[in-house]
Amino acid sequence: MREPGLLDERILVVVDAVPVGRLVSYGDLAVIMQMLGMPCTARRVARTMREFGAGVPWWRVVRSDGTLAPAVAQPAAERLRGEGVAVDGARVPLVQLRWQPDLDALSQLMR
DNA sequence: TCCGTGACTTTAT
DNA sequence: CATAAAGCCACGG
Repeated sequence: MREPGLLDERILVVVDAVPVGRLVSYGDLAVIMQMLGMPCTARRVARTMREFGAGVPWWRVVRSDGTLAPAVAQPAAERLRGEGVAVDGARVPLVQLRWQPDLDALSQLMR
């Protein structure tokens, strides 16, 4: 089992900062990491979540169209409903609940 | 160095 | 609405 690298660690820190009931897409996270100066893509974020997402609110990370990743759709839907998110089938209202991190506070978390 | 692999995304059917 | 195809790019082997 691979050991989490710097990028992994930082992605996890950001995901851990997503508030209850709010959402972010894999692509959003990739852009955030890029703004922090780290090369990253949506697929890369997905990989980190798959391998090391267990310790953070992974269910708040969804696809860009608001659907849930098939591999975790069921458990994610349950947890999301549990925190008040309206889950329609395997789709959530990403547009309304999208979380925008405060970059200043974010860079503080990175120190 | 090269290559296959995606918890992805966007565009076209 | 669903599906497919193409694009994407860091990563590990």
